[in-house]
Order: sequence, then structure tokens, then C-alpha cells
Amino acid sequence: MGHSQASKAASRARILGEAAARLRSEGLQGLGVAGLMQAAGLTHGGFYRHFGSRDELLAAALAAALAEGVAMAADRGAGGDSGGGAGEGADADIDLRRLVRGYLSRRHRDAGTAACAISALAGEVGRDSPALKAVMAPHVEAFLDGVAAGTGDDGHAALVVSALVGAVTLARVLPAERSDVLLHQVQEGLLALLEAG
Amino acid sequence: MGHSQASKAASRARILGEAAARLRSEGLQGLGVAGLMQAAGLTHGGFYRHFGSRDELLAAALAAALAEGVAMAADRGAGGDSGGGAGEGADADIDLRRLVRGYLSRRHRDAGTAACAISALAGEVGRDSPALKAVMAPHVEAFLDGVAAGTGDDGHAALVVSALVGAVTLARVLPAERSDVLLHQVQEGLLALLEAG
DNA sequence: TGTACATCAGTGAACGCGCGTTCACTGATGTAC
DNA sequence: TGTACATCAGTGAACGCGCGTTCACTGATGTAC
Repeated sequence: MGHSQASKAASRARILGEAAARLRSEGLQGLGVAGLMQAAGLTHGGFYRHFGSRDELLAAALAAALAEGVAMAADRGAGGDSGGGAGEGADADIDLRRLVRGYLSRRHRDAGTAACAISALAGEVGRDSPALKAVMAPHVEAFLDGVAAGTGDDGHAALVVSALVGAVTLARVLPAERSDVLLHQVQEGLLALLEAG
Repeated sequence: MGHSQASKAASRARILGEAAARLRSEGLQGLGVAGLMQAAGLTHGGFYRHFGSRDELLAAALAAALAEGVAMAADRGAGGDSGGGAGEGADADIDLRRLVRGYLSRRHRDAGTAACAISALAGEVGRDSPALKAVMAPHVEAFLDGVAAGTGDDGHAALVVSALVGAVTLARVLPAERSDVLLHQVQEGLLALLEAG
């Protein structure tokens, strides 16, 4: 076959995008080289033209998944719909009420492939290598800082972000009805908290 | 060799206890039959005298890990020290302030083998089989109910439990200093919330 | 109480399988002349 | 502009390895007489 430099970059982007999606819906352990390459329309042998090892891919894919979350949060802050991402406030401030409602929506809970990488993977990453923690930690800090910019209080931000992540995580374990109730309760609680300042 | 019925029960208990510990510190995927049996002082072949399959073990070990959490929470409620467990209020009410302080302690964050199974495994279980979710869900509900008995408000309980689980999960990803700060901030926030009622 | 026997917890070698990784190869791309 | 050549993205067979699982076997346990 033999392909151009441009198509190599496209392949890499396709592999990373697919890997980020699989990471969010299947977890760190669910990401296999063979299946990933097949999903990207390639054979497994070519993988090593793009990444030195599966571990290297994991770090890059986690970074990609987290970066997409930032982009999604930015979209939402600018008036996008509900759903997945979480991340720094960047320059534009986050609309906190919108964030709370979107993050604690059934849609985000069931998003699978499109869910926030922090809530989907923090548990596993916390048990994994320092390398992977180092990839995720700045995004968690940026998320905290972004919310703090909205609340004007670091302590409140820590509570809000923890509750967001914990609630979605627990909601994915509970049966449908109770899960919906939990999301709604935490949503109400956080909105009241934001109201009170 | 050949052993008595009493020693079979002891072996099973040893296997399950070791499995529960490994589950909490390594996650669902970290639990291998060979390593587990070796840690229990047996060879891998004997595993199938106790469990029909690895999946069956997983369900039993998850239940055991969660049950130990209930016992730990009960101990704490009765005046035990800080640390791991979370679970239903059983009959005795939970001391909520003590729970918050213990759950959000560095000790619990770093507990590994002895950490609360809900915070350690909820992320993975939420992505796993309905069978495993069905094992964990009642414990999450009991945890919520136990805290609700203390707050007298289901909504507050949902927020508190979500924040506890989310904070510990995020604290395991962040570098030491920021992690400590996060735990402290969420602790303060929740204690203030409990104060306000 | 002592003897013969069935049971079955535990052993350790072996299995099939899927994984991450390697490698010889192909052929279009991009360059040198 | 056309020709010769090096590069290297992608192919697909093969590898070693560890996993969950199976199985023939051992020998103490517990029972029947």
C-alpha cells in the first residue's frame, strides 16, 4: 500500500479518536490494540508506526479524551447542549447552573462513548501508574479552578466537583428509577448551594 | 492431601477475604485466579472446588468487600477509628460527622486494601455486567438510606454521599498536596452543610 | 474399637485462547538527478 | 518532464506469555460394618 504523510496524520487522529471513545465507554482495561485498529479501519501490525507501546497509546488517548471534555464544556458554556465534557473554564466563564444540569443529566449518565473522561476513568486512573495520574491530574485541577472561578470560592468548588463526579459514578450503578432520583436530588442540592453562594 | 469440611470453609473464607482485599486495591481486572490462590496459600487448580468460575468469584468477592464496609462503618458509628467502610446505618444511627471525617481522611484515601469498596469500585462496576451492578446497588442504596437517617433529608443524603465518593476518587488522582487540600475542603463543606441542616 | 471404603479438598501439569509485540514484506509517496 | 531510488505506512503471519479452565491423581477425612 504505502500512504502519504497526510494520511498518516489522519490515521493517527482516527486511532486516537476511537481510543478516546473506547476508553470512556470500556475503561482502561477495555482498550485492546487489535480491536482498536480494526475499528480504525487498519490492521493491528500498523499500530507501532504510530505508538511505541500500548502504554504510550493509553497516555495519549487519555489526554485526548480529557481534552475533548474541555472542548465539550467550552461548547456548553457558550450555549451548547447538555452531555459529556468537563474541564477548565479556559477564558470564558462556565455557566455553572448549566454545567450542573448537564453533568447530572440522564443523557450524560448514559453517554458511554461521549461521557466525561474524569467521571468515567478517575477510579481506574487513581489505581494506575503515576504517568497516567500525571495526565489526568491537571484536568481535574483545571475543572476545580474553572468551577471556583464561577463560585468565587475554592471550597465550594471542591464540593461541587466532587458531588458531580460522585453522583454520576453512583448513578451508573443504581437501577434506573433510583438512579434518576439520585441525579435529581444532587442537582437540586447543588443548585440550592449555588443560589446560597 | 485431603482436608476436612471445616478446613474447606476456612479455605473459602481465606480466598474470599484475600479476593475482597485485592478487589479494593487492584480493581475488578486486577483479580487473577492464580495470584489469588497463591496468596491464599493454595494452588490454582483447587479454585474450582470453591467457585464455578472467575465471574462467580467476582460477585462473591464484591459482596464480601461491600459487607466488610458495612461492618467497618458500624464499628466507626460505635466509636471505632477512621478509615474504610461505608454502608447502611443498620439499626444504630451513623455518626455523620465522624463518617465525613473518616471517609475524607488521608488514611482512607491511601487505605488500598482496606478502602471502602464503593468508592474503590463504583466506576468499574458501573461499566460491568448487570449481575455486578445488582450486587453493589443495594449497598449504595443502604449507604444513602443510612446517611438520610442521619440528615433527615434524602436530598441532603444524596449530595453528601456523592461528594464523599467523588472526593475520595479525585483525591486518589491528584498529587499529594492538592489532594490533601481537596479532602479538607470537601470535609469542611459537608460539615458546614450538616451544621446548617 | 478396628478395618474397608467412598468422598472430595487440594495438587500440578496441560489445554486453548487472546493479548501485546515483532517482523519480513508490499507498494504508493516523495525526492534526487 | 521523466526516470531511478529510498522511505515508510500499512499488511498479515508469527512469537511468547499469562490468563481462565480442565483433568488425572493423591491422600486425609468421615462413614459403614
